[in-house]
Amino acid sequence: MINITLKDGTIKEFEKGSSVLDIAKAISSGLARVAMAAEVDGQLADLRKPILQDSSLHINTFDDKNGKEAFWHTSSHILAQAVKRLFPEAKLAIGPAIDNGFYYDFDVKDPFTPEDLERIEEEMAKIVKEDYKIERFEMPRQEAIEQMERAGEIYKVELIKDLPEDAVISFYKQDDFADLCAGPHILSTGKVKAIKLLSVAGAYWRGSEKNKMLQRIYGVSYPKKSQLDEYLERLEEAKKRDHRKLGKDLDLFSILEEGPGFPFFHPKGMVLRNELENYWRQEHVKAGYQEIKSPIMLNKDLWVRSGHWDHYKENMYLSKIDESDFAIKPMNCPGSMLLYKRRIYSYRDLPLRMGELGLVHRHELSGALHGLMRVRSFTQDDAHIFMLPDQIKDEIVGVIELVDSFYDVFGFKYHVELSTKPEEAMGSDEDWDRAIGALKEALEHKGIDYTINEGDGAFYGPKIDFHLEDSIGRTWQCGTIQLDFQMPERFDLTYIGPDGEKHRPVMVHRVVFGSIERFIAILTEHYAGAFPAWLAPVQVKLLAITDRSNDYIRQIADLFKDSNIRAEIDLRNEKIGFKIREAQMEKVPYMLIIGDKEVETGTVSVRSRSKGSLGTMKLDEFKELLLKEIENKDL
RNA sequence: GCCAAUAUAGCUCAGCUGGUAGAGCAGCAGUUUCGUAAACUGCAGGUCAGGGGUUCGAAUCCCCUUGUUGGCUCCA
Repeated sequence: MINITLKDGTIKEFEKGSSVLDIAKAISSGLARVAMAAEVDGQLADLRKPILQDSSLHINTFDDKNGKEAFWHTSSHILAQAVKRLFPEAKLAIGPAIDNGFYYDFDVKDPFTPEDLERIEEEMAKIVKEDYKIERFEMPRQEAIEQMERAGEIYKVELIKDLPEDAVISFYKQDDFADLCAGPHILSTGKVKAIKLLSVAGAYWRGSEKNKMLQRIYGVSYPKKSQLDEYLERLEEAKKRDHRKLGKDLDLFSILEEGPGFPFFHPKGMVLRNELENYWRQEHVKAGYQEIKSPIMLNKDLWVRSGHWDHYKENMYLSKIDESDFAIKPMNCPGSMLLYKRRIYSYRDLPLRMGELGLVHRHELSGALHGLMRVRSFTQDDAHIFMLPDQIKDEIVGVIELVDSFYDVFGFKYHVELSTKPEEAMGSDEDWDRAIGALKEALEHKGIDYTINEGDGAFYGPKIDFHLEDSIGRTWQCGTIQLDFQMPERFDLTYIGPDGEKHRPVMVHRVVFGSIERFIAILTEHYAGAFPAWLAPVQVKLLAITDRSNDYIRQIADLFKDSNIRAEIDLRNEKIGFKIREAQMEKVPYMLIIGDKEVETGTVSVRSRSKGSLGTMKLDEFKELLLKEIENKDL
């Protein structure tokens, strides 16, 4: 007998060799029904796994990450089986679970059409209905290779050959379909009640553009139809919030054929932008930053010196002036370096914080462009901090606090990642270790949880990334802090220490918004276009009931203008319901409805975009209320 | 850049298997002066992304280019 410690801490005795499923059944048949995967002593395990010794056991359902993965992984096998039934010549590549569903890559002669997708979905429904039991079996390496070769599954052969010599080669089989797979899988195909195939796309084998492009089918599935419907509704909601749609509807920005990836900002989009930049400047002055502006175009020598010519040339726009090569800046740092070098600094001058709202241009692949999220020219709210080595921790802590205060204002939650040395990097391992150590120290000092992203750092140093979470749970990378021991070296930056000698300062690059353009896109989707009053392009709309109130309305508009309130007036010959509807669709925070009553009593009838009618107020009373809301940046 | 889909009026979209474009909203003109999410009537608006081809005839079929969308890759 063996002792099994369950999630709630109870210990139960089971026969040695009992499977996870046996144990689940013994606990309750309900649990066994919803069990999808398990963790045995913290290790992911299949329900079929026999347990041979005392262990701790967590049974995972669809509500757990592991359970979802097993469920979606099984769904991808159902997809593969369906494709094999309909397209026997299709070769199978890989088919994992992903964050929101699953995919499977196939090598087929002709790409799948939307009609094919429908047929495949129908075939999958059949496989579900037929409710095949899913069985696991193992095969010796050589035998597995031979069998896959016979079947013409060249990708599977490659996968097996890449597994370590001593790896257990397992397969999962349902009906006559077996697929190489480490598992875990759920018990039968019948549990996958609701399936939706979402899209087909080309995807390179093993993610490398040197390899053949395969056809990838994406899908989602749920144990219940209602859950699938809910998910599809969420997709619809995300679509409604899409900043590209709202940007058009709210007249914020556009991207024209004449400038792919180069956005135009409309007057209303500029209000948003300017508010963000004003706030940024205000907070950065408070935090002890100076502001600079470096040129957009600088000569080749500079980019060679900074290392960009070697490491970033593919992404740079190049040009010539007279006979010399120039480049449009893809980053602001080299310009900052030059400004640091304009004079000699004492150790007493450090840390020196130089901020720059810098417009950078980067050549992005045409297929990568996406609204304001992925563009070819954008403004980074950049800053470079030059400091003494023993100031690193305090400065990084300072930036972390600044970033935190910004995200709080917008109501974002966030998580933090630490990225380490990439393959193509400048500098020694020792420098990198030192830099990574400093970043870790700062994070730990602030008690911030973080995950490590191996090999994802910039070519000049490791970085801390801030991934913020929007109101519908998606995450976006915005702020980043990058430590850089390289640039000061390359530009021979120095300061004079207490000993009268020259020393090398340390530098960080950091952004809070990341890119103003991207941040505006994220804000638009986060607020679904209903910006808080301080950001709203129009803060209040004055709606006339009849033209007898026009003069009074114009007076109010002037008064608001003097108080820096962004007001619009609507004196058109339309019914009040019509004007309200329009203002509501423009997502203006406040509407003032003004007719004879208001004119007589010097009041306004206030309607809030979110709360509806707020009743009648004295004009000054409303003005104070709005000004306070703007001042406080209320959400 | 690669794979696929796609491009019709300012916006959202019709236009079946080829027979030289249509709606709603927005715009403009007039009527209506009206109290919390759409008043009424009329008018105007498009070289059907651009170029080439097939055809008696192309928005519709084919090819190329460009943009966009979903992915891959890359990234703020």
